[in-house]
Amino acid sequence: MDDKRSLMMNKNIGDFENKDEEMDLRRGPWTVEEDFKLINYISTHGEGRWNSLSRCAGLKRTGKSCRLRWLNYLRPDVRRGNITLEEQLLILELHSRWGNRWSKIAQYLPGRTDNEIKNYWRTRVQKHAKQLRCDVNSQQFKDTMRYLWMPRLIERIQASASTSTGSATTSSCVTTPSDQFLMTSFDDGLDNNNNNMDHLSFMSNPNGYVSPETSSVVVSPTSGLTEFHIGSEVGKVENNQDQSLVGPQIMSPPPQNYLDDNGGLLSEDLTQSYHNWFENVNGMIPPYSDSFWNIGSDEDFWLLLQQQQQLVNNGSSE
DNA sequence: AACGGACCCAACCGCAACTCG
DNA sequence: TCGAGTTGCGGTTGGGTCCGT
Repeated sequence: MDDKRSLMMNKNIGDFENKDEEMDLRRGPWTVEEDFKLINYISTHGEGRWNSLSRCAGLKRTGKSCRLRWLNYLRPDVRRGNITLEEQLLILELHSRWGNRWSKIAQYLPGRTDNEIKNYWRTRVQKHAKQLRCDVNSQQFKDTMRYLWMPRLIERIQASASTSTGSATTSSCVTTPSDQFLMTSFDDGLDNNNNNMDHLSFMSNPNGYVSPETSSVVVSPTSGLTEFHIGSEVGKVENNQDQSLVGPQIMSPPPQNYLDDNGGLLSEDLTQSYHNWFENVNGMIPPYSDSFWNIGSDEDFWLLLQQQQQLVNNGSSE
């Protein structure tokens, strides 16, 4: 433990930690023995009243620490492991509505803790904002989320669902409680007349420029295209040729050569191209506000940069 | 193999809200 | 109504691990 952290802890005079010295409270990582004590106590006495629980269980921890350990780690229904695509989609949609209200968002992801969701946001999403050299709260980044990464994520969900069912035309990605929430919340934009399409539609912020009544995102498993519906307008792009309907940005099938020769990151020039493209596109995007869309993975991020470079190239050659 | 930077996530903090005597 | 104790939330930190050089 470094000096700074020690200092912070020693000057901790709020709450109940001012008795740390005399009570010899432990801090830092939990031991297996401590975990057992906590689990055993809660299994027989239940949770709650964390300060007395800590004392009665023989733990030299604050009540806060016990509560945190139980809720974020030891609780039997805590889900561990990677955040699924559907969960990512849900997190980003809910964040667009509620902002950093992690506990509220966590309520819709069974087994996921607010801490985990918060960590996901800060490590994954903010990382990509940094790579784009823009603020995570900036309009530019929000629009990137909305028009580029979110549709890509939907495509990936669609693709994985198709793979898992073995059918490209009857697939559905609705398999989890999270998905059910998505569908029940956002299915107002379903196009029930088109049996060849699977649909996911999304609401946006309370200011609402994209609403269930006016918009939807449609992924066709047969064509591989992603369509965006806002009002009566439909944007669809094939081979990146149509840039006239950028209102919702349009995605194309991914190129196969988006990685460099080393399978690594693309060049600084390409990143700059993306910035240039975005400046061009920004003029055509309505001043939508705080809705966030997702990043599927680093691979997706650089894939999108490549795609946008193609858009820029196509646009400049016309 | 060694090193250093980047990343992940458990655990901490302060503060506000809530509960209860 | 008030105040002490408790709980819950969002922001932050830093140790451990991973990965590239």
